Amino acid sequence: MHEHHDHEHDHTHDEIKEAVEHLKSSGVRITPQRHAVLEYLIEAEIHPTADDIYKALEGKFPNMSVATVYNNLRVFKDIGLVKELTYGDASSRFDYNTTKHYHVICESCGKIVDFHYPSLDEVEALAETVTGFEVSHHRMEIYGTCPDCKEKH
Amino acid sequence: MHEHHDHEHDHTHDEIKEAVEHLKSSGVRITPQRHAVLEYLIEAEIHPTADDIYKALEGKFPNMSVATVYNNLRVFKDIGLVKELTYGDASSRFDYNTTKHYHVICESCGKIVDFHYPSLDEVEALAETVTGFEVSHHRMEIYGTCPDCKEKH
DNA sequence: TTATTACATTGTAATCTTTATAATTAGTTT
DNA sequence: AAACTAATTATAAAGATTACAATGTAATAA
Ligand SMILES: [Mn+2]
Ligand SMILES: [Mn+2]
Ligand SMILES: [Zn+2]
Ligand SMILES: [Zn+2]
Repeated sequence: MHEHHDHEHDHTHDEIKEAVEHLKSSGVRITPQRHAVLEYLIEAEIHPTADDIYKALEGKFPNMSVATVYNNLRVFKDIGLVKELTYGDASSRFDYNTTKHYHVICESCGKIVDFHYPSLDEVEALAETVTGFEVSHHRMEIYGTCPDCKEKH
Repeated sequence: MHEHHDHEHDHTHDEIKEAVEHLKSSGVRITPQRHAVLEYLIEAEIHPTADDIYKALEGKFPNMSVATVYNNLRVFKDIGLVKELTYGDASSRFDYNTTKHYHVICESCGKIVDFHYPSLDEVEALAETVTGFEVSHHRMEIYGTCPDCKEKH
């Protein structure tokens, strides 16, 4: 487990550098708060909410405003660094944008797991011909019960 | 256009009766407000928000509370009469539950159009084997620009 | 029919997430 | 270092939904 984490940390190090370059080349300033939000997003495996991020960083930045988190998430979204995942009642979740993938969501504990599957191009194509829309993208999620929650009945 | 509407009204008449039976057999009382919300949902073609319904009925029920609309929508949802469609920032939309179908959404004007396509069972099956989840259902929507909005550039 | 009971509606307050605003702070460029 | 501009902060405001308590009404029993 430790090894796993260390290995991941090495990996994210590159991703952070890459993301910072992306920000710089988009004319976005690198501030300590912004860097921390970005870093947390890249290292997090939980598809965090804005409040998750806010709480995770309040130790390091006791004066940081929740508006800063939202502002930065919007900036990251605008330049394509992160994707916003919106669900029913609860708050949005944010996903650092690596490769395209879908999500499987546990209805019992709320866990969100990545799920790789070829893009549903046929569905998009048919929708175009049937509805006359010019299709730009689609969204799909799968809901169910995760292994942990199945065990606990 | 008139003929079209009259024809549809005949059709919805049966659906309303059917839905009322469903409510009765579920032990849910039929009140005038509840009936009006149900009727509006069945006749509406726009996947209305709670506020759409509230506004549409305020002529007939000047004293109706917005809480009543929400309460009834919850009741309808609980017994499976309607489905709640949740999108990002905006408010939920409600769909009278006829047959299973997907939706195509215009990113320009917000229009939501029904789209019939065979259920993505293969995707669900693969998700089960890959993630170990017990899958219950999925959701999919397609986004793009509707014909009307394409015309207006 | 009347009384009882449980459910539904109403009006309003509260909650929760997200955005707007204005003042202050801090990167960046010259 | 000075000037310029963007980012942060604190707080207020907005918008959607839910909670709550009082009142009203449909269903059922007496
Ligand atoms: Mn993901
Ligand atoms: Mn529909
Ligand atoms: Zn779970
Ligand atoms: Zn449109």
